[in-house]
Amino acid sequence: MAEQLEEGVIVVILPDSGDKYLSTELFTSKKEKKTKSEGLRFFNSLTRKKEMFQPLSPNRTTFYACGPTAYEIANLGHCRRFIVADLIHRLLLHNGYNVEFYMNFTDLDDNTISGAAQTGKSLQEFTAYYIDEFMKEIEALGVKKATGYPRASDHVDEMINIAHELIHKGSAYEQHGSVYFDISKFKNYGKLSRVPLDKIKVGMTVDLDDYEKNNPLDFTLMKRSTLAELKSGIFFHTDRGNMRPGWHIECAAMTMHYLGDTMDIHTSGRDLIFPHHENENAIAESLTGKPLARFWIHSELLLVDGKKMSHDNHNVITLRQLVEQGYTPREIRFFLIRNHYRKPINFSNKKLDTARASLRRLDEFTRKLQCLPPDLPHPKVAAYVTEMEENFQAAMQDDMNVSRAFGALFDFIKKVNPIINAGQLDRDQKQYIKETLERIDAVFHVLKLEECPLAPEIDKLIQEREKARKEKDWAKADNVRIRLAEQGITVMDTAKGPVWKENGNN
RNA sequence: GGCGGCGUAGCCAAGUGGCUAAGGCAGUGGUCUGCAAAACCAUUAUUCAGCGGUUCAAAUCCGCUCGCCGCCUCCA
Repeated sequence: MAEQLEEGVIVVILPDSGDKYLSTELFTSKKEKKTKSEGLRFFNSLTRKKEMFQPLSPNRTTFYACGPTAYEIANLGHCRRFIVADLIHRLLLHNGYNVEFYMNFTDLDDNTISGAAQTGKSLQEFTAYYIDEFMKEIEALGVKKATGYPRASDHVDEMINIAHELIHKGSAYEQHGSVYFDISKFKNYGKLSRVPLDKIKVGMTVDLDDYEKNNPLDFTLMKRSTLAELKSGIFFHTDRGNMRPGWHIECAAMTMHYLGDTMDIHTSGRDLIFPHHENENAIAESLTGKPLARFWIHSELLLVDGKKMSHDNHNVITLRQLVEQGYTPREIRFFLIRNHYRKPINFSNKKLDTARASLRRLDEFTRKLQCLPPDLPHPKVAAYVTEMEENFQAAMQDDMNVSRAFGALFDFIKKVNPIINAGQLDRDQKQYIKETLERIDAVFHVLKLEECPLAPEIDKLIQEREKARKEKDWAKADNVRIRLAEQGITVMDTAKGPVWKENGNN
């Protein structure tokens, strides 16, 4: 009630001295809602807190994403990781950072070697196919190109050097032709994953028969080449025999090669925190004395019926399968991007259909914005646009709160739809809205913002139908509509004239 | 067993101490329309897994219980 008063005095009688109320909102003027833009904040897995993001170097932001192993076709789990990495990449660019972004391909490991052996192809030939396919899938999903896509097999010399240097530093040891990392020599071991090493189920975790480690938790840096590997030429000479690198050292070597000792952001799936990222960091930090990354950003998993999508669970769905079912990559991107990256997504076709319907609402809006003729100006539109962009920016800067950001977009559409329907947008306002949506879509990359398609022969048919409709020649009008439908065109009559769309062009 | 995460409407989901608990999908009602399709508008949670506690005030903080998921192995 006090809020409603313009002026006057309110006397409040409290049973006690009332001190404890003084700091409450009852006695303070209403604070402004937190819309102020505070800069980018990310949840850092290392500290388990949201932190302000500032790159180490003011004119260079270094960013790395663990890429796929080149022995299978991309599944939706991969796609989610790529898209989260893409969202971070685009958000950094949108906020004015000069980003150097690398994503690797693991083309030299147990899976690729055995895959090549099974198909009778050379390792190079085998992995090249999958790398090529991955690149096509990424492009279809609208993932912005990285600065580079290094392959593990191109950096083996550096891995050998790292292993040797770690032996010299006493952080690693050689045993029966393999090199292992000695975790007892690295006091920060466990800082990222916070796995309590003394309580780990050691007996269950490592196949001790395959290794000759001093401590079961030590991990392999370089693996002694097997007879089969020697026969197929997959081995590398070192002064301690023929070996090949293990997975953890590959990522460490590549990130340091391209991005230096400490990068700004390292991202991947959260299931890789232990042991992969822990080990990657242990290698790098033992070598340089500096942490491998300042920010670790981990995306949550993609589930199917509540279980992680993986080969073990026999529930893998590939991007390709969904495209064959008629979903467009853009719809799949929208489905994967609209959930917060730190929440699991439980996949189902029904949820994909829901995403498709939701995307349709965005598409209807942009289509009408582009294709209906300009009209009179509306006084409040500029304010709505500003409000939307501010809300979008604040939401995305807050650890990529995509739900809130899309909420801002839908709120805006709800306000502007009636304005469009009433024909109250002039040319400049349309242009202003379009430019704002383009800035937002530089981050999401899901909207359809291309110019209203010019198709004279279709427009001609539509004119013909309009003429028939004016003359109330319904048979002729319907006939034209059927002819358009045969060309895959659906006509929608609105109060401001007809709008058409190409079927299936989503 | 250890460590970590999650549980908000029919479904998805934001909100993490104090304004009417965002938004989307589905449903329902309506508007527009020659018809059709689409669209547009309105509407849908006295309550946030359950119980107990802290507080003037709890979805939000604390404790316990229940349910689900991940990692600790291959897979990624």
